[in-house]
Amino acid sequence: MSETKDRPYHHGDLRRALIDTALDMLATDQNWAFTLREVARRTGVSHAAPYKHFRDREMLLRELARIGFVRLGESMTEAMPPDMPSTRAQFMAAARACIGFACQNPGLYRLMFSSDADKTIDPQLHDAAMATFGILLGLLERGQRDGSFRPVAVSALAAASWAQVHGLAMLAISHQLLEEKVGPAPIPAALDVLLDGMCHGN
Amino acid sequence: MSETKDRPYHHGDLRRALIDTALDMLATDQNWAFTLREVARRTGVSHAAPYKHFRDREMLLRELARIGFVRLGESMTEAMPPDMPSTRAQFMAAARACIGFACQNPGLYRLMFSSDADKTIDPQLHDAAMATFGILLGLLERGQRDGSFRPVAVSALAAASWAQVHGLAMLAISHQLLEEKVGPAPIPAALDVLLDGMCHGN
DNA sequence: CGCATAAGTTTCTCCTGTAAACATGGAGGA
DNA sequence: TCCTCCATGTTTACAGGAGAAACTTATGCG
Repeated sequence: MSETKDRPYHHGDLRRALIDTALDMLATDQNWAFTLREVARRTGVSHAAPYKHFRDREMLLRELARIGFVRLGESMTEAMPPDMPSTRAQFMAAARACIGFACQNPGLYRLMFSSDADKTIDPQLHDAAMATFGILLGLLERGQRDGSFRPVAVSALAAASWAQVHGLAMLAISHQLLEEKVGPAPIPAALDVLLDGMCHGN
Repeated sequence: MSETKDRPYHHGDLRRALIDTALDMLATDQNWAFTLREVARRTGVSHAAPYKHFRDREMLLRELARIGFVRLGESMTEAMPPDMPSTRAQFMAAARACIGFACQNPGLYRLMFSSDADKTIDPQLHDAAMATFGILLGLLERGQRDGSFRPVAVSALAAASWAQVHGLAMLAISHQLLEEKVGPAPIPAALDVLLDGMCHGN
């Protein structure tokens, strides 16, 4: 009972600890210098320990991306409670949530859409990405049913809004939305333009 | 006069050769395993030679990104000759050119918008990016003058269309525009939705 | 108990970026 | 013409990362 929590040799749940450390790094480090050894170091284990839980670096990255999609989905769902005034308002809230998520986790967001995390290989990652995308699809379908959105193919609306939100997020975390280019409040401005194309009349 | 062209020791224009090799690699390699030593190897020089022309890896990357912006601008300009039927058609052509450029140079396009190529540090890179962005701005302003686009703040149109095109390009090169998600022809579909928001009436 | 095994550690090889020291050959002045 | 300087190469060296292999520990199960 000497050092109950210092170093029990067997960490208990190293896998989780490594993931947490890595997520911290991805939220903090803008510079994408993601090193497996650095993760191990910050977690307080030897540099080979992670290999007992992840076949290689890529596998850890994919798991991180998967968690990223899950969390992004949670953020978006939380941001648009069903009692909101309009579907359009829900859309705006979800879009802002997505972009906010990207800005608060730039490294993670980049990872989620990088080729490092190849979704064609990992079915779990693919499913997570699809589930998050499904939130958007559901919102659009609801909006079409209640007449908020134009009755064009829902896949067209999905492609447009997904690209718009993703594009804004990527540009934002790359610090490319400079005022000299796109004015002082580019995100709501851009979303408004898009919504004008998606909504009826007005 | 033994080996006139094999190895003149002094390469002549190694800087250019390195850049060309690197551009090839960025067009070919999807996997973003961009190694300075590999560039040197493929160019046929020692791994330290590049350091005579670029202070470090980042400096080469920034130069590549700069060239990328120049070429992207050229592609877009070529794609929209001034005698096109409508400004809307010009916009579509420029957008397709941008996305096509990304698909043909995925590594380069990623690099251009990665944090590795920090535009806040390199004024030349910043200028090149601004110039390319200026093509879009010019098109939008022309479209507003001739009544094709709504007379809202041009920065709003710029933010929306830039985000849309960039988003589509990023999703395309990440192989995320799967038919199960966004239908068979997501790019024109998405651009149409956006244009409906940017154009008058109809 | 005693041992099989999961979970850590050390050690090793190969690769990368980068610095320093050395080599070469072409251009400009004596 | 020749010598010397210097830009542009090469070799060598070192630190740090990915990952494999061999070794160690402690833990759960008979």
